[in-house]
Amino acid sequence: MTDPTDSPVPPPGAEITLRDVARLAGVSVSTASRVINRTCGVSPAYAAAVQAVLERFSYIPNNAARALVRQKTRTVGLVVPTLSNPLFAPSIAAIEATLRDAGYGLLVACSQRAPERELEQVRMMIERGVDGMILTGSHHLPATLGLLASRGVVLATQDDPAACAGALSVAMQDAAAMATVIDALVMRGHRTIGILTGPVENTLPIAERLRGAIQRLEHHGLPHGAGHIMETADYQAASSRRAARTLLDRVRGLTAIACTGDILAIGTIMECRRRGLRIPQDISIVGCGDTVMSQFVDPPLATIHLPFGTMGEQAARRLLCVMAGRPLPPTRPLPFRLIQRHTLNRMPRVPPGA
Amino acid sequence: MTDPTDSPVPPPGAEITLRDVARLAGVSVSTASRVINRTCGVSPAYAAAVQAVLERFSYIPNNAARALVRQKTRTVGLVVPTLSNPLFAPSIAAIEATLRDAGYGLLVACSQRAPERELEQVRMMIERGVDGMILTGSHHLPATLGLLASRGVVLATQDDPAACAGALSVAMQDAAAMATVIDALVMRGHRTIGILTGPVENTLPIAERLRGAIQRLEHHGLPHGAGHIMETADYQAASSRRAARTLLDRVRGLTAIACTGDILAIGTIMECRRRGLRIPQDISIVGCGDTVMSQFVDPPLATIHLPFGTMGEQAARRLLCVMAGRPLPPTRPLPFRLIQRHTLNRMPRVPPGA
DNA sequence: TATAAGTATGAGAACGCTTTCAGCAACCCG
DNA sequence: CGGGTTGCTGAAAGCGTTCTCATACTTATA
Repeated sequence: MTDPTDSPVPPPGAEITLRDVARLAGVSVSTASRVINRTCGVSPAYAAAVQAVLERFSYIPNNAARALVRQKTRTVGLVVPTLSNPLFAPSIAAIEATLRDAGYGLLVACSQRAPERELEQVRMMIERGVDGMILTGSHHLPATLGLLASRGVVLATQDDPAACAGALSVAMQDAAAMATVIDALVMRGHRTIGILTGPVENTLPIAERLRGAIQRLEHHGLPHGAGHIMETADYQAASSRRAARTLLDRVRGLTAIACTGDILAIGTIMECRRRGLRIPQDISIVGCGDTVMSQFVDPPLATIHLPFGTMGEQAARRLLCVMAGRPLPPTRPLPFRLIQRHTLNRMPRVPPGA
Repeated sequence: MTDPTDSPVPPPGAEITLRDVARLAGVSVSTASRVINRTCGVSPAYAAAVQAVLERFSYIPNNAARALVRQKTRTVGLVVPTLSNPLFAPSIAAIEATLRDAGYGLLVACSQRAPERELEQVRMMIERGVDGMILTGSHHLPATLGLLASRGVVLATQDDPAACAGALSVAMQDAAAMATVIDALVMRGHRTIGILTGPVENTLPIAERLRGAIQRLEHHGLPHGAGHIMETADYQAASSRRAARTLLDRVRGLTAIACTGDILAIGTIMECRRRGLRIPQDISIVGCGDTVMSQFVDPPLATIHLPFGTMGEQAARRLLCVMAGRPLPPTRPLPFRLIQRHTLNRMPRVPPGA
């Protein structure tokens, strides 16, 4: 009690540790720990004393020490292909919110669509002891998956239509979404429909969207050959404009263009405008994704709303379930719906090309 | 050497620890540690042996244990006001890339513009032992700053024109940017210029932009009273359209509208279109920010490019400097420039309102 | 009143790593 | 050839927690 190191106030620079708390409250470290973790069996008097010290010094537990003994960090890792493109922004936001509500921290990295980089980042995250990981997309190195499995890290994937992780995989109904676009056009009388798609290779969701569109055109007995389909080189506005031009030149009597992405649709709108085609009187244009941009284009773009926020939330929620040992709720397909803005109309009586 | 626990291969479920590595390589834990950390003074033979085991079992160090003794986690925290809005996406991407290159992990959270929430998240990050933090914006609770300071966490702020953290604060030249917009319009002959701004309260950058615009109008001896300025209720497209309508109704002979944000400019374009005003022949519209949207609007929006990516990168870079004890490079103002797209033109001879 | 059962408490080991310190060669110089 | 220097190595002490176990103290039961 007369120990000179036994000062009532901890030195200002150093952080207050559990031992300090215990000493200040006049209990043992074990008891202090029990109060913090709400483990039963602490007398009210001691509990109150510890609680008071906790608040007075705003004690923050050291997660590293905790992690060391518990082998859990209450942190999960997320790797997305890109951060600068706003596509995944709602998904990231939802994941962050869901995890935060559950007391988890979120470590974020960006793979720039390079699986090797993704592996490196997964290593980094395992090093930091993540309890779970969310991977985005469908292109992962076997080594990545193996590493995760060997370290006992729970893995969830999002936006991977191939569903490599089984029950913990949540993806859009990309094919069905584009089938809905085709149906909406056919229902409005369109018979000559062009398809504009982004680069299909290495992006399964886009490939799925294309597949869904083609299949549905076939189902309706409409032309769906290579002549009616145009693939852009990338997602720049200029490329999609160029592709739209080719498509409009190539297919006579085109009254509608279905695009597998909103940016492509925006490029198409621009090109149609340039040609003096009125939208939607002369030609209908439908996108897919409902990204922020689509409501700001002129005219506002009809598109399929894909619930990226819900996707992220579900991925996080299911991950939390598994980490907590709770049973997984049944998988339900992510809903999507057609947003009727101003670029979708009945087929004109006289096709502009005729 | 005949100890039964001394198996050459670690049990499959458990992770391989430094002790395992040492045992497998036939050296002490200290030596193995020295090899991993490239501390000098290990004989080549031993170094090679350890290296081999490291690779063979793909050893990943446990950062929690490391953090415990080093008091450093090589992780930094980032709090942004919003993730779903793509505004900060380039900044986050740049921060992530910069930190990753330096071997740092990034913990992300979103305050939803609520300072109390920000405090809570800073607590969470301190708990996880971040070495540094990047806070966004200018509204922080004193408790937040105090907490960070008392725990010795290095703090950098971004997008805070009030520069509360001194040398570690990197912000845009918002006022100067809008002054440039006014200059560009004046130089093209415009004399009756309207200003459309977002809600000024609680968003210092927007307030700064407005201030810059007003000051510059005054400098040129042009009208800059409340009648020429319109503040929207929020950042929805509909609100900015409504505000643009009021402004156009109120000010006769308006030939240009300067907006403190791109979304506002987009709403203005829509409203002008609806009235049959030709852009840019009848009216010029200039935005600020150069967000992804602005290049996809029709006509493509003239705006000020604000380097959000650079801002994030600089914040991260400066933070790294301080954490590494390196001297800070001199602060240089973030560059900005006018992007001349299609909505900026000379003043029409006959103003459309006349 | 003595014993069993139960409850609150604290001592101390462990978690996986870094780092100080001491030990032990081998070497150089006088 | 001895004492000092140098360079590599391993033992061991923490880092801040959690958690098991043993201990002391209550209370209920015989």
